Amino acid sequence: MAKTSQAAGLHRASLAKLHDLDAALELMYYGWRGMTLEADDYLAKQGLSRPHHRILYVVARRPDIAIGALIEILGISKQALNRPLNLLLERKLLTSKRAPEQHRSKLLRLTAAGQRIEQRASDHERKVMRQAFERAGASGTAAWMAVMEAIADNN
Amino acid sequence: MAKTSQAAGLHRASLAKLHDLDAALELMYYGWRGMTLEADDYLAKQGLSRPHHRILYVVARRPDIAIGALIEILGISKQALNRPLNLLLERKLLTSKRAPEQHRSKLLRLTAAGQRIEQRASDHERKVMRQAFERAGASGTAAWMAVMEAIADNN
DNA sequence: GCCCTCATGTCAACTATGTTGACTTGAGAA
DNA sequence: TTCTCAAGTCAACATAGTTGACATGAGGGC
Repeated sequence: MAKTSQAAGLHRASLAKLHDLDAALELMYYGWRGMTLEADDYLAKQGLSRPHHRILYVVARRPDIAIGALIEILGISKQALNRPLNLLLERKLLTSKRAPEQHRSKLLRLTAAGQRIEQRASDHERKVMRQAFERAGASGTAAWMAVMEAIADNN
Repeated sequence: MAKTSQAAGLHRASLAKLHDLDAALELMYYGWRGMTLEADDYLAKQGLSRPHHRILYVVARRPDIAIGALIEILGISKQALNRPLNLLLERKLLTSKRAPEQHRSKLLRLTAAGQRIEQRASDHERKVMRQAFERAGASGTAAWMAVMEAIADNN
């Protein structure tokens, strides 16, 4: 969990471009870095990290989600989910309860504390995006979204 | 190393949007995924992965780079660099030789085989970007770049 | 020649995030 | 009662990173 925000590799390296699209590859890399850097710092201060945030993010947007559905969305195994999920339950950032009729599955929900942390972490990321979109204007933002959708839906 | 390209979590999850910028956060996540998916599959078939590709990518663009400079650019410790770098040397995808006058540092260079693998892996990524840019046109591409630069340079 | 610095290399111990496989538990349904 | 299914748990492993400590080998200063 990066303490060393000033450490090497955090400035964008200036590499010769072998292909005209190399700049785009590097922008994807450094863009992800730029968006997540402050959020990860905040999470580290809470003793949490990106996998915890991903869980909180999804549960915030799918209250009463079952564990199996969460595994599906996150794309990890239940064993990999186990540790971070239990930590969030122990910390009382999440609650789990049996469904009223469907007792086979457990339903997850954020507590007030969990909502606060999820919101603050995501706010760091949204702040970065908001500033970039403000500079780009509405049409630039729409263009960015269109390009990103094409990239995301490639597979 | 993801074999299961059809596995869970690889389709974009449809989550309720709590904030208007949530779509942007998810596009960054799935965008990175979409760009790297095929390249990572290709690399896995070669017995390599993302860190190896990052080394090959940088050395391709900075022939005769010293180890210390590589560490700087990658932003990892020399101990972390050690394993993937030695694998690439053993596989003869990289060569290292002493500098003619500055014997203290070793200079890294890609072999022909290393160049081929670097190029093919990066080609998978560039292909995704090219297709997205073709749909967006020149002005959409420029707008995307401007937004990504603002995000990347946030820190 | 002797020592200091500096780049590199290596060993150990640790953390975090993921994997597969095997097994248990507990609730509902046939 | 038995079968199924969601969830939980344990072990072993792989990968990618961290710090700390120490070794090696080349140049430079004196």
